[in-house]
Amino acid sequence: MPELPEVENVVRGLREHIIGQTISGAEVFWNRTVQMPEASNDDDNSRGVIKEAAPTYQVDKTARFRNRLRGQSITAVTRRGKHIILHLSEGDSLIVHLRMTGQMLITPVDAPLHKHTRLTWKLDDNRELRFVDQRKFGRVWLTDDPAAFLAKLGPEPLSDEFTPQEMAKLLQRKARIKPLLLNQHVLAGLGNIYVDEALFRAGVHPLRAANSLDAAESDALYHAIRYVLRRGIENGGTTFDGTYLNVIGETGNHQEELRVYKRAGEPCYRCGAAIERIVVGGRGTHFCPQCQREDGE
DNA sequence: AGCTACTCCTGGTAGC
DNA sequence: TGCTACCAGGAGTAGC
Repeated sequence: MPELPEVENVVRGLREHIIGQTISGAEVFWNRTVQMPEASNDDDNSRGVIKEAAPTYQVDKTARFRNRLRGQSITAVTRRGKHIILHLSEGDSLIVHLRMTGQMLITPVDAPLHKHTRLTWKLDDNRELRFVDQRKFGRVWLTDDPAAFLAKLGPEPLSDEFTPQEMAKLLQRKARIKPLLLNQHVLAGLGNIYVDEALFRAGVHPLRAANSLDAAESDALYHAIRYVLRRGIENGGTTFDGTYLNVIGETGNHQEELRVYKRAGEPCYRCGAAIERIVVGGRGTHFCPQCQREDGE
């Protein structure tokens, strides 16, 4: 599941390979992948009525998407939370969210098309940028106002502006710590894997109320979040079942460094107790019952 | 405000 | 073997 470290690796790969390239064409194989901002009411959360009216409109939407992209060159690639932002020469931005299984792959134009290819962008040097997404949850938006689009996201956990004081402020709410950290409006970039890993490293139980953490725990969590994200980036991201790949199709290595995620029943590396798995906010949640006490002791 | 439930999806797996 | 049923999970939304 691509989270901040995986997305960061994709962004770095794109930066290395496609800056300066011109998009000479785009092909859409799964309409719902494409979300123009003005089409936000026909996304995957809309109810039946709008969905039924969509087909004609979808055709127009993808045509507009292709036409508007053609001839624009890629001037920069940046990241905000888990969003990839391709900055284009005519003032547009292509925003990509990989969600669960999305991949951005750079291939020669004549390479065989993967079964789950949803979108391709033809570049001007006989290569293609391909959006491959098994589960079809990934989304791509074309907008001339990326800042407005991304305005609701919380702070970047690895930025200089994000300080221990900022962390402490975020925790002044009574929500449980795990769902709070997964909320992109609170803090941008964490997903299920890195939240479990950060909570373990900080010794904080996932069911604790955020505002029950004392100053030392808040600090520990701040440093744990930054540590696991940085390590994840350095290790090239986390790959399970080949779902995360970088732009040239390589897997990450961070799965080898995970302490609790997907380790239910196995001994804690720190104390030997069996790692537990519970469901919190509908998400599989892994923790050490000995190192992460619900009572905070 | 914050919780649950539901939706979007597919591949893998459990159970029969 | 072949079928059905269920599960995971990022994010948005509805309803309480």
